[in-house]
Amino acid sequence: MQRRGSTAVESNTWGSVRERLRERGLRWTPQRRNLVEVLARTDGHITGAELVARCRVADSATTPSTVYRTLDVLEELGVLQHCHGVDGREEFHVMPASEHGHLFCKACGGTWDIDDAEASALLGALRDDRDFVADLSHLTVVGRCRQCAEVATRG
Amino acid sequence: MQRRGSTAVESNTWGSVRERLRERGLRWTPQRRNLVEVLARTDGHITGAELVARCRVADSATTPSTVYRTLDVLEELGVLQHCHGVDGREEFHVMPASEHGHLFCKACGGTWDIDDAEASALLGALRDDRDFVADLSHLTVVGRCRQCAEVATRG
DNA sequence: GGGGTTGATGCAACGAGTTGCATTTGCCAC
DNA sequence: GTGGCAAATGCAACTCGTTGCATCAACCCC
Repeated sequence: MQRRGSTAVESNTWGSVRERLRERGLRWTPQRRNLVEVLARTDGHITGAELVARCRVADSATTPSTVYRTLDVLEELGVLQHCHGVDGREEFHVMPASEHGHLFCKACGGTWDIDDAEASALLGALRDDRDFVADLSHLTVVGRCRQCAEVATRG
Repeated sequence: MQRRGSTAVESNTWGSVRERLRERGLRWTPQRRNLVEVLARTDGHITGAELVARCRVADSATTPSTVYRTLDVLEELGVLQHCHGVDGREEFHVMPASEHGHLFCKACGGTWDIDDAEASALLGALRDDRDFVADLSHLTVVGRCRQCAEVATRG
């Protein structure tokens, strides 16, 4: 994993969510506030179900549909991004410092970030050869990390 | 999309499924036979739900749990591979001629295959720099294809 | 501060996929 | 052909996430 979480920047961004919603004619509700507070305390990756659970701690009446709909809105605002983990479950990246993809080890379950520089080899090739503009934030590369590759001869 | 479906090879492979199950002490049941027949008629990618639906055509008593469990077994046998599409839904690749990844255009929904040669830039870099052995069959690159990139200035 | 517009909520039902468990049945040995 | 063991099935219940719709309430205007 790489470094994450510059609290000063994050608190500014979360504080501005309300205004950014209003600019678009959207509303600031207790439920949204609750979710944003949970997100502000969250570092890195988290699943939708886990977010629902954490919202319920502060407000036991939290319903999944509201949380997921709000997450959609927040993604449009750019304060988070979703992708699908290896098991197909939704995963949210809170306030990505920069666009990045992921490495997932199917043996140990570990994850690592891939940044633009590392991915540029593939992404550049696709752009040049295919005119395909890839979205790094949706990229998850599944495989085996060094340690797990050493342990297992195969399978 | 690239060329697919060499019927001679496929019929041999499907024909051998029964024996390959028996070799492992697994059983050949009417339900499995039904699923294998559906798969033998299937070209390329298909979702789990669609497979359940097609199995029900021949056998209306088909239950999802049996289909999904059999798909797991067939994946272990190597006659198919699953991955997760952009929406997180399961997708199965029937009898991949070779290991390949995918390109998905989030604008038009089109998909294209990426073969080993194309992916080698990224996969090779990950192997060299990180000792991470990537699994091409699980690689889906999301982005925008040439036509959709041209149409949209942004967003 | 009060009213109206319309965006947001909560509910209920749904779809995809998974899992535990009792029952069935394929397959091997005799 | 028969019996027994273990694999496979089907059911029911569950999780995660989505959607349609009636109701509620944030926000803007006066």
